Formats: sequence, structure tokens, C-alpha cells
Amino acid sequence: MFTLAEENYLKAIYHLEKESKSGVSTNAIAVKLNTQPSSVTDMVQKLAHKKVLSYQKYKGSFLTKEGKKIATNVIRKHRLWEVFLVEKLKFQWDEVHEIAEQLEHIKSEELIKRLDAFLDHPDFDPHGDPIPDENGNIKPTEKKLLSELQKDQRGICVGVKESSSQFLQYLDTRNIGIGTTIKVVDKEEFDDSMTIQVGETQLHITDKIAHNLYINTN
Amino acid sequence: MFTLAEENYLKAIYHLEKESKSGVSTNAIAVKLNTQPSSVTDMVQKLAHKKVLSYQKYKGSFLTKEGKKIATNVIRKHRLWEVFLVEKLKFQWDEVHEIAEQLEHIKSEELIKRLDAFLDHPDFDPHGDPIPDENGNIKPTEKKLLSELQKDQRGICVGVKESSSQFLQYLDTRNIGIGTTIKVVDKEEFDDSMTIQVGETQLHITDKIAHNLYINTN
DNA sequence: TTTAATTTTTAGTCTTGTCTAAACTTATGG
DNA sequence: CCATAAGTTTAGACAAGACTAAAAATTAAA
Ligand SMILES: [Mn+2]
Ligand SMILES: [Mn+2]
Ligand SMILES: [Mn+2]
Ligand SMILES: [Mn+2]
Repeated sequence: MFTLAEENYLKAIYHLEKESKSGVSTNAIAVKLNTQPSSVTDMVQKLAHKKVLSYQKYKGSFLTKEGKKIATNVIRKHRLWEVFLVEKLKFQWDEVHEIAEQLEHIKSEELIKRLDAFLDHPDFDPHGDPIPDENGNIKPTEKKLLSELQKDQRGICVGVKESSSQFLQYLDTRNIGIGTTIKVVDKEEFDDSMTIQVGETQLHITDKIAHNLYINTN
Repeated sequence: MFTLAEENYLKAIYHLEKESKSGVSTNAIAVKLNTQPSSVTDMVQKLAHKKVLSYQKYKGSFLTKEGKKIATNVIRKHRLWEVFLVEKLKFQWDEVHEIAEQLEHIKSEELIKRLDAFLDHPDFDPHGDPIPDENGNIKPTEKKLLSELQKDQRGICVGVKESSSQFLQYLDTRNIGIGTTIKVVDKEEFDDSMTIQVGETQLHITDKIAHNLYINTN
């Protein structure tokens, strides 16, 4: 059995591993979890001992198959709870992360099985992130960053990379959400900003925004 | 803010206080929480320092107003989650306690407010226990133990005193649940056992059963 | 290829919550 | 009313997780 703290470490390392392509550095984990590097060293040594990750001094950490299983299961629970909070309890999509951060640690296989059924086996959470199945499999989805689109290309917003409250509320006020059709009207090479069409209105956005919206172009 | 362990202590002491009428003994808390008396002494001293209970060496503990507020709030959350698990996720009434024991510690006022609304502001949990309101008020209900009924008296089962899996499953197999009408057909003075009528069938029960069923006679 | 900067680990402490063993109070029964 | 039992508290220890300060390894710069 894994503690709340251990689960949080495994989840963080899982996410970092996807970005970094190599071993996950102690510092990166510390930044993500808002702790000190020395605390991370202690924990990864313990987790290595428990065989959920491999670790070599100064070389960083890799999750083992077992570690990935646990991480994806926590992520599955997190995202299912987020769906519950938005779909059933009518929370806004920017309000659910904190609460799901707690709920993801509730221990009961049966609970998650039933929650999943209650929610009609959703494939994505309210931020467009895919929900892993019971075995940790995540079906790959067609999506690119809005910043990768060319002038005059259009697509549907299928997710957000960042999901901070500030960003989500920014999107809310501009009527951008999952499912919204977005067309690139113009791109400015100099600062990577672009003008986009959302419904009837045109909107000028910075590259920071464009780099955090996932688009499906089909 | 109170930790999970502190909340469990406050809840346990709250329940024990209702039974004992005087100060709650260190031993009683230890038994209820499955810990050692020495651990309890440490904790009640800490909680006394935090002003949620009053404690005198060798004299036991009393919750303060503040302590009762926290305890009833945890109980409110526990029971609301139990309703959710049974009403929405279709768990059996004997399967929900363990899970609610974890869920009761999730921290979010808003979550509970919305959960309560989602469940249509229930007054009782699946075991017939009343759900305290946001201020900790519990509306008193008319109920007595089945063992207190006289021969030929009848009433409706409105709750269980014990809620162990064994007992609840015993009731299930005999078609006794919340809302079931029960009539006392006969009482045996010698061993306090009784014969009761449930629907079409008669049933002989021991005093242990009769002492754990709450009945409303109106 | 040394030196300096950065990253990581170790050593030592702390808090929370638990335990055992021993000491101390209170309650009981002769 | 005193001796023993029962209940309770203290003393000392431990595991989990965190932190600070200092040492060591790695990387980058000169
Ligand atoms: Mn978490
Ligand atoms: Mn999400
Ligand atoms: Mn609990
Ligand atoms: Mn209950």
C-alpha cells in the first residue's frame, strides 16, 4: 500500500517523465511538489527500495512498470473525480483541481469502478485530459498546440495544457472551452501572437495562450 | 485546521460523550479508536491545548462548543457521503462505512454544500442516523429500541444502533431495513428474546438484535 | 584542464502520531 | 483503612515526511 505522499511523488514523476524524455531530476520533482531537493532525495530512495522507480545517485529517477501503474491509477481517480465535480456537482472547471487532489487518494477499487459507471465511463476530464483505463492505458488522441496551426487553419479546442484558475477564467471570459471551434485569422511572426476567430468575434492572443491550448484539426 | 487524526478523535469523543453522560475516559477512546491509552493521553492533551476539549488528568475529557462543532461537521460529511454511496453509486448499506471514513476528511466547504444539494438535502443516512445541519444541529427524532416495545405493539424501523456488516447483512436476509414495519408478536421474559412479525413472516430474535434496532411507534 | 557554479546528497533536527514499559492515581474489597 | 487491581499518565523510542546547513558530485566556464 502507498501513502498519500508516495502517491503524490509517483504522480509528479510520471508527469515529469513525459516531458523530459530522460531521468527525472531531483530538482524538477522538488519544484513540482513545492518541497526541498533533500526531501525528494529521501523519498526517491525509499521509492526505489519499494521497486516503483529506479534511481541512481545524481542520475535522476525512472518509474518502473509498477510505478507507472500506481501513478496512472492516481491520475485516473483524479480525473474521474473532476468529471464528477463538474458534471454532477456543477463546479466550474477552474474550481475542481484542489478538491480532486484530495479525492484521488481515497482507497477503494470498488468506489472508482462505480464512480466510473455512474459518470458513464467518460474518456476525458473537464480540461480535456484523457482518463486512463483500469490498466493504466491511455488512448492517444489527435491534438496539437494552437501555436502550431497555420494561418487560415481551423480546429476544435480539445484541451488545455495549463489548468491554472487564471488561465481557465481567461478562457471563460472569451467563450473558449472544450469543443469550441477556433480559426487562425492571422499570425504575427515577430512575437508569435495571433488573431483568432471564436464564434462571431475575433480576438488577439499572445503566444503564451497559443502554447497552452490543444486543438484537434480534422 | 485539524488533521485527520484529530478529527477522528473528536468524532469518537463526541459519540462516547452521548453514551456516558460524564467525562469520556481515556480507555474508552483507546478502545473505540483501536489505539493505546498512552496515545490517547498525548492526543487529548494536545486537543485540550487547542481548546476543543477540556481535560483533567485522570478525570476524562469533555468536548467544548468548538470541539462539538468540528465533530458534528465530520459526522455530517460522513453521513452525506454514505447517502451518496448508497443512493447514487448503489452500494449496499453495509459496504459504505469504510469509504465514508476516508471521505469525511476531505476539506472543502463548497463540496459539502453542493453534495448536500445534489442529494436533495437528506435528513438521514442509510442507517437511519440523522445528518447534522451546517451548524451542527441535529433534529431530535422519535425512536425507541425494539427491545422497549410491549407485546402487540408495532412500529417502523427507523435506524440501527450497531452498523457492523454482520448485523446489517443479518437484517438484509430477514428483509428488515429502514422503513420496515415490525410488530411484536410475543416477548419471552426469561431471556428477553421476542417473536416479531415482518411482512407475512414471523421471526424469533434474541435480545441482542432487539437492542440494536430503532423503532418509531406512531 | 582547472576553477567556479549548479545540482544533488548527507547529516542532523523537527513534528505528528504511534508504541511499550514503567510509574503513578484512583477505585475496590477484605 | 489498607492492599491490590484497574485505569491513566509519563518516559523513552520509533517511523514518516519534512527542513536547514554542509559536503560531495556534476556541469559549465574560463
Ligand atoms: Mn494529491
Ligand atoms: Mn484535470
Ligand atoms: Mn475517519
Ligand atoms: Mn451511517
